Amino acid sequence: MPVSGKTRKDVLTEFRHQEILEAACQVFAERGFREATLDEIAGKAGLAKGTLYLYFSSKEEIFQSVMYSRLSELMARMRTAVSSGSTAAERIRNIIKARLEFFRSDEAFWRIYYTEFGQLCQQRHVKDERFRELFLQATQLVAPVLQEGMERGELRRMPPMAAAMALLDLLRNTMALYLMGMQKEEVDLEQFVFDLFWGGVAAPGGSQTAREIP
Amino acid sequence: MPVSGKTRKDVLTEFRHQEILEAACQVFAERGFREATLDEIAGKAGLAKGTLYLYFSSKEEIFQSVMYSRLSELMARMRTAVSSGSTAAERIRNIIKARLEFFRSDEAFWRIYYTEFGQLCQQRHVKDERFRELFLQATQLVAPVLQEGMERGELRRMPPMAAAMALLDLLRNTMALYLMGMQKEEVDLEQFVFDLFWGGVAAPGGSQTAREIP
DNA sequence: CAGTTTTATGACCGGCAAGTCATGAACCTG
DNA sequence: CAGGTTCATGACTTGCCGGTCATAAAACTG
Repeated sequence: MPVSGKTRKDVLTEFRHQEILEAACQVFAERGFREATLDEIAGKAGLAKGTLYLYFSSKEEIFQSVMYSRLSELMARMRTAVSSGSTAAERIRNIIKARLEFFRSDEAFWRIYYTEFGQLCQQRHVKDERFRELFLQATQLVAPVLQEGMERGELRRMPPMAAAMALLDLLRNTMALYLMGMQKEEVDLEQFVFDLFWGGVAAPGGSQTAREIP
Repeated sequence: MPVSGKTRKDVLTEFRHQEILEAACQVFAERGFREATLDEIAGKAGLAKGTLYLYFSSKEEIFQSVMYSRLSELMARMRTAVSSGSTAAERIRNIIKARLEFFRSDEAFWRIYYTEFGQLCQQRHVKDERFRELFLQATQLVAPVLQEGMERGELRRMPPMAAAMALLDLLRNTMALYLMGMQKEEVDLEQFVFDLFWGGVAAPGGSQTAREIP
C-alpha cells in the first residue's frame, strides 16, 4: 500500500462515487426522488445502470448519500457562523450569510433540500426520520444564539426554538422565491431577511408595539 | 325532472364525488401523490377501483379536484379577511386568523398543500404551473394590504410582494411545525406569527433598528 | 316479475423502472 | 503475452400500479 494510504482502487472508487453523486444531485433536483430514474442518473454520469450498483446498493442509498454529504458541509458552516460575532445581531447576520452563500453555491442541492422539506409532514414517510433530525440539529444550533440574545436584552422574550425555526423558514423560502424567479423586485436577500427578522414590518415608532411572549 | 333541479342521479353522483374526494384527500395526505394508489383510495371510500373511473377520468383529475375545491374555499376566506379591518395591523391579523383557522379545520388537506408547495421548485413539473398561479394569487391578495400600510406610514417601506410571501411562509411553516409536533412550547400560534411578523425579534428600544428598504 | 338500463366490480393488460447477472472489456502481473 | 482479476455493461426479471372492460348486481319500469 502506498504511503498516501490510498490504493489505485481507492482513488477510482472515490472518483466514481463523486461522478455518480454529482449526476444524481442534478437529476433528483430536476425530477424529485420518485420521478428520477437510475437510467437517467447513469446516463448523466456516463455510465451504465449496472455500474451504479457497484458503488451503491440502491437508489435510496444514492439519495441518502447526496443528502448526507451536502448537509454535513452545511452544518459545518453553520457551526462556524453561530460561534463568530459578539452580538446577537451579528450572529444572526452570520447565520443568514452562511446559509444563503451555501445554497447559492449549489442550486441543484438546494432544490432537493427544499423538496425533501416539503415531504416532512407526510405521515408515512419513514425515510424522512433521519432528515427530520438533521433539520432539528440546525434549529438547535440557532436557538441558543437567540436565547442568549434574549438574556442579554438584545432580543425580546419569545420561544427560542419557534423563533429559530422561523428564521430558517424565512431563509428557505426567500431562497425559493429567488430561485423560482418569483422575486421580481431586485433585493439584497441578506439584508431583506435580516431586516424582516430583526425588526418586522412595523414602522419604527408606530402606535402598536410587539409584545413580549413569555 | 324534480323542481329542485336535481335528479336522483345527480344526487348520487354528487355523493360519490364527495366520498371519493374525501378518501383521496386522506390518502394523498398520508402518501403524497406518487405513493398514493387508486386501490387504497377506492378501499377507503368503500368502492372498487373501477368505480372511481365512473366519476373521474384519472388519478390526476382526482388530485386536481381535491386541490381545486379546497383552494377555492381558502381564497374565498382570504378575500373576506383582507377586506375587513381598517388598519394594516388588523388586516394582517385577519389574514393570519383566516389561514390558521382554515388549515386547522382540515389537517389532511393542509399536508397535501404543504407537500405540493415543496415541489414547486422542481424543474420539470408541468402539472404545478396551475398551482403556482394559485399561490401567486394569494400573494397578490396580501401584497396590497401591506403596500397600503406603507403608504399610510403604518409599515416601513419594503418590497410588498416579498413581504407578503414572507408572511405566508411564516404561516405555512408555523402550521407545519405545529402539525409535526415539533412545536414543543405551548404557543398561541396566531399571536406568535403576528408579533414576529409585525415587530421582528429585536427588543423594543434596542440600539440597532431596521432600515427602510426602498 | 320480466326486461331494460344504470351502476359497480375486480381480474386483467401494458408500461415502467428498480434491481440482477451472464458476458465481455480493461487492466494488472509475472 | 498468457492467465487471472477487477470493472463495466445492458438485456432481462420482477413487482407494481394506472387504466380497461367483460361481467354481474342493483335499480328502475311498465
